[in-house]
Amino acid sequence: MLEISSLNPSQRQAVRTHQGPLLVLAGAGTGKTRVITYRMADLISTGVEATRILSVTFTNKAAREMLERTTHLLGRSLKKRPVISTFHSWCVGILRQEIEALGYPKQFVIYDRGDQESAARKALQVLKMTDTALKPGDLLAQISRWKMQGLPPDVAQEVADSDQEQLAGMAYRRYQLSLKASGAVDFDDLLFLTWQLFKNHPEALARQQERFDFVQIDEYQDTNELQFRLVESIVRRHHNLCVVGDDDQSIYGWRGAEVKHILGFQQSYPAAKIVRLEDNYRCTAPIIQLANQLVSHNRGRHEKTLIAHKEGPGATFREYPDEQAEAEGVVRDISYLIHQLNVKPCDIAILFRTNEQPRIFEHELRRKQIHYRLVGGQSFFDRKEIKDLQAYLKVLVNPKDDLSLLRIINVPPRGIGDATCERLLARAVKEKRRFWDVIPDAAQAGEITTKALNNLRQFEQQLAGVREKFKNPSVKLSENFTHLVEAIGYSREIERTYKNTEQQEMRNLILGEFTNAIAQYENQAKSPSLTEYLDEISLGGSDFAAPERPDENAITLMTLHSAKGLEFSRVYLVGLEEGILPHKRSVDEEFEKPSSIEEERRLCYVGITRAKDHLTITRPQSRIKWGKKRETKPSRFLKEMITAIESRMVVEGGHPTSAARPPLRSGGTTSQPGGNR
DNA sequence: CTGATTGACGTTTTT
DNA sequence: CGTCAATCAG
Repeated sequence: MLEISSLNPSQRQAVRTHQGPLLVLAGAGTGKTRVITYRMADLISTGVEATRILSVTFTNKAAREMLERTTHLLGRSLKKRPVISTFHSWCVGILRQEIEALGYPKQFVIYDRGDQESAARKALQVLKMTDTALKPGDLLAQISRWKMQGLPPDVAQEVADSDQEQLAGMAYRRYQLSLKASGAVDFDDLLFLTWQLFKNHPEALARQQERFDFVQIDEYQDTNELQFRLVESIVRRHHNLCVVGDDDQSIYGWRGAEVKHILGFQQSYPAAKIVRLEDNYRCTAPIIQLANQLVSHNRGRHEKTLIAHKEGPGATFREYPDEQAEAEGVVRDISYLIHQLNVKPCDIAILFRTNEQPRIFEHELRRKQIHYRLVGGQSFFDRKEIKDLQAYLKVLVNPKDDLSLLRIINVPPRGIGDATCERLLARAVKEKRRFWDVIPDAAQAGEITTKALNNLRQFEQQLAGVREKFKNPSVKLSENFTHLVEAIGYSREIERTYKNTEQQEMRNLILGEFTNAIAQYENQAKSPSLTEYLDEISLGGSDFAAPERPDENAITLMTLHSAKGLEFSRVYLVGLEEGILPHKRSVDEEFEKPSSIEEERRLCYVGITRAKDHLTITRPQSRIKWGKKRETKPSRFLKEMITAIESRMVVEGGHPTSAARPPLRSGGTTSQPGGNR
């Protein structure tokens, strides 16, 4: 018998034994994920075969943790494992089996954001639309929106109403064709193509329907249209679907997530049973009060009020003259906690809205020699070296991937210049053929020099040789990778390019880290393959990507979005000002789309409810932007919480380094009086 | 083909 | 104030 302390007996009964659709509507810190984990363990211990259960989590990290906890609950005797993955990983698994039915090559690669952007740019170029108002970024956003609605290019073109959308429709068509020809799928395609597969190939859908008797979904409030349909398809047979979520924590509306799926669960599944969890075991009472008060300003939500079960200190609010002082103040505070109060650094987090905010905090932390880890910031994969070698790997796996090929065809320089590439590319586009295939014709037509031709041939052979090596299953991936790096002379290139030894060492270090990452993946994976490794890193995350050393001595810096589902003893929520939180973009569209402010409010709510014991909210009174200093307005969310803050104001005074400021009074200490809008 | 210089420009979040 | 792309001189 597994106990879940946060459930009363009838709730526990429902969660454990209910068959058919079940909605667990649970506030922050009420043990949502635990419900799913326990239910899964319960199902298995009552005789359901583990492999018949599919659990969908929001991140790969969450999936791994859930698997660990499940096996732990069951006493590690699991021979067969349940399937626990994100929507995207689950779809990759299906597509790796079935994608040929859609006319894609089996060895497809997944394009990351950078690749997508190049592909979008190329599509616009080919259509000679580079001078139109449609920029690659906008195009990608539009394509994404269409895909999330399940619309293929031809249908999208039909429904496009504005001129802008007409153009985007044409570019979408082009973009999709070129990806397909390259044997590449973008991120949205993972869901989109799986949906297409289910729709057009009933036998493939049937195979997936047969696989699972129970389906569970965590963070259901962030489900988008396509995910909703995929789920609906897969459980059609039995409706054994358990979803868990909190409409107040829906923060991915911009990515197509629709709260209506969780709000309307009962309409979709009339037999649904609903369990409500409102007992919060994470945060102290004052923090809960703050959260409740804030989120009560939102309309269109399931009415619920979190009940706190823990007394303790509460929220602190601090204002600083500018963002520099804010960073100094927060870091000084943290330093005091760590060095004087022996607080474990890993219990501390700084949360912020945008990715440019942490810079200044990082600087201060380094100055004070406090270890930190910055979550999210794609830094590792943005390194040129990583991108280059990743492109090599992609080309090795999928020879059709011209985009990646073009990235590395002359890296390191091997005498295949821009001119040669451009001519070949022009011909390839014109004749709708692959880059490699047009070489003989181009040579014959005298479009490329004999020297370039020789270099191309040589490179082709080199690639073929390396590809052959990678096919040998008895040789380790990491060894082959080292081989590749040597074969192309990448280290020599680093030495040549960077004169100073410091730079050289750093770049080589990155290279080494990449090798380590591959080795680490190899050790963990059941049947390691280059394809799977590339999938893993494209799907963002997993530890194989950037070997993240778990560091007890590091505090955490991350965006509010990345913080979802996590908790920390002490949280610093910084930059509470109009334009940041709520973000300017949402403020601007407030008029025509009030829901955008509500999402910002939920974001703030998520931030607050990450704090278990201490919450510190801060705001700079001014901020330097584009060279000039500007006064900031306190966030409207502060005013909405103000009575709660005032009654619980705690200034952590006493320590000599504290730069505590007087509490915020109505109207604040800035000269901005209330009536702003 | 590299490395330095200039100019434009910037408005969010990520599986 | 930074970043990044385009541009140019060597």
